[in-house]
Amino acid sequence: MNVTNRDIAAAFNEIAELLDIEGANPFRIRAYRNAARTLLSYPKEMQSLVDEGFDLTSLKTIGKDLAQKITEMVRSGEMKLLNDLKHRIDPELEELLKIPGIGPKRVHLLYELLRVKSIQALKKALENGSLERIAGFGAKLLQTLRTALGKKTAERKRYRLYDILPIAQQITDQLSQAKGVIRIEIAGSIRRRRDTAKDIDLVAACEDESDIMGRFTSLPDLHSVVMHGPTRSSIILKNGMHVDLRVVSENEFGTALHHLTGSKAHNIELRKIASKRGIKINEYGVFIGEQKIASNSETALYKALSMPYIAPELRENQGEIEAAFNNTLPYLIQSSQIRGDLHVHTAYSDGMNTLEEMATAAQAKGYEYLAITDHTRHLHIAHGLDENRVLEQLEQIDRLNGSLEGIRLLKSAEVDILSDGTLDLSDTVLKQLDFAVCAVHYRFNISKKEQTYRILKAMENPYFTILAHPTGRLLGLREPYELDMEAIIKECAHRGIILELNSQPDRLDLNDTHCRMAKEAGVKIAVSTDAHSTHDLELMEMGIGQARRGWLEKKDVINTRSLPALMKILRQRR
DNA sequence: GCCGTTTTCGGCCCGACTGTTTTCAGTCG
Repeated sequence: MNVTNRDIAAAFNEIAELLDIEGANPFRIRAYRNAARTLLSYPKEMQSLVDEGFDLTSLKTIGKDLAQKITEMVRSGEMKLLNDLKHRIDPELEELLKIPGIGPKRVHLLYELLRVKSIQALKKALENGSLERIAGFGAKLLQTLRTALGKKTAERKRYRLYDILPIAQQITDQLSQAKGVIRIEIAGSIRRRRDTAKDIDLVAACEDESDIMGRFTSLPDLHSVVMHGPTRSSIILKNGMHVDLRVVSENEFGTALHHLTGSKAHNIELRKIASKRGIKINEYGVFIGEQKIASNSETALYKALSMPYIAPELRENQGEIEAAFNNTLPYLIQSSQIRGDLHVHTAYSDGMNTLEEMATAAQAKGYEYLAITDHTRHLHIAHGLDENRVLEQLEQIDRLNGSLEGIRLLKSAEVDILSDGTLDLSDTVLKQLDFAVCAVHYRFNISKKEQTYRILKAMENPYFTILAHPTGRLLGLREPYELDMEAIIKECAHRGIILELNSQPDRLDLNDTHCRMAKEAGVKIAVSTDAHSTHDLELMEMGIGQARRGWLEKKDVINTRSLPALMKILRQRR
C-alpha cells in the first residue's frame, strides 16, 4: 500500500472540516489543519519514516495522538476517527461549507433544524421559504445565498503566479493614482512568490482624505463588490479573480504589509513568540502594553523581536524563525546574480527563434553564456533532432561562437530519457556536447518504483549532466509523476548530477520543498527558463522566486558562476 | 490536539466587515 503525505494531509483536513461542523473545540480543529500543513511541506514521506521507526512526535505540530493516527493510516490506509466522523456526519455537508456566507455554524443549524445536507436541498429550502424561519437568516443573507447558488458552483481556483502577478501590478498602478495614496504594495502569497495564488492582496498607506476605496470599488475591470469598509474592501474582477485591499496610515504600513503578506502560519508563530515576551503584534504595530514600539517597517517589526529581517519568500513557518534567531538565514539568490541560461530551444526543434536571435537576446540581458538544448529525435511532436541534425547544429554553434562577442553558446540538447532508462542520443554524439540536459517526456503513468529506476538507470550514463523538470508536473493540468525524490537527490549527490529548476510558469519544477532537500544534500541547481522564444528568457524571474522559496543561495545555483567555473562543474563527471 | 524562559494545565494571533444584533455571532483572511 502506498500512502503519501498528501493522502494523510487530506484525511486530517477532512477531519477538521467535519469536526468544525460538529462544533468541536476550535483549537483541536486547528491542530488537525496545522498537522496537514506540516505534512504537505515535509520533505520526507511519512511512510518511510514510519518504516524506519522514526519518532514522529519530533515533528512540529505532531503530538502523540496525531503521530499514532499517521502510523495508523500508513499501516492500514485508513483512519478510524475519519471513518467514525463520516458515519456520524454526512460528508456531503462539507459541500455546503464552500458556499460564501455559510460556515460551520450555519451548516450545523441547517442540518439540525431543516435536515438540509446538500446544495440541492439548500436550494429547495430557499425556494419554499423554510430558511426564513431560522434565526439569523435575514433577507440579505438569503439574497447572498440565492446569488451564490444561482451561479454554477464556482470553486475558488488558484491562478499561476505568472498570470496573476501582472494583473496585481496593473491594479497597483491604477490605485497609486488615487488621491492621498502614499504607498501601495502587493502582499499575500504573490509577494511570497508562491507558484500559484488564490487572490490578490494589496496594502496601501494613505492620507486621511484619500479616495482609494472609492477607486478600488469602481475599477474598470470590476465585476462586483464583496465587502466595502473604510479600511478594508474586497472585490471580484470580471475575470473572476478576488482582490482584497487594506488601507492604513503611513506609519502603520510596515506591520500592515507584514500582516497581509503572511503566511498565516508565520504570523501565528511570530505572535506566539511575541506574546511570551509580553509583546503584542497586529496589523497596526508592535506593542508593549499601550506603547507602540514598531510599526513603520517590517525590519522594525523583526527588530522589536530581536530578529533579523526575514524575506517574504521564506515566511512559511518552515524553520525560518529558528534560523533567524540562530543567525543562519540564507543569503537568498537574486536575479542579478544569474549569468546565463542553461535550457533554451530554437527553431531547430519547437522554438520560435533562430540560434542567432536567441544569442542576441541573451547577450542583451547581459548573459555570459547560453546553452542550446533542442529536443532529440524521440520527441517527434517537438520536431526532435536526429543525430545528424544535432551534429549539424553543433557546427552552426561553432561558427556562431566564432563571430559572437561577449557571450558563448554552449552545445547541449534536451535528451529524452527513454522508457528503459537509456538516453535518446548515442554516447558518440553525447560526447561532442558540452553537457546534456536529460528529461522524461512520456510514460508518466508507471509506478513510483519503475519511474525512479528509469531515471536512476539513465543517470549511470556519464554524459548525463542535468535532470530537467524532475517531476514533470504542470500546475493545474498534470500531477507530478510518482517519483522517489529522496532517492533521486541522493544519487545526484553521489554522482555530481545537477537538478534543474525549470522556470516555465506551469512547471516551476523542482518545487520549493525539493529545492531545499537538494540544497541540504549538497546537490547543485540550475535555474533555467526552458525558453521557446527570446521573450521566454524573461521567465527567469519566476524561477528565481521559486529558488528563493527553496532557500537557495548564489552558491547553490550553477548558472551564477563565471563561464570557466561553470564548465568545470558541468564536466566533472567526464 | 499541541505545547512549555511563569506552565504537564490552561492557554492557544488578531482584527475587519456584515447582518440583524440592541451588544454580538458568524465568516473571512
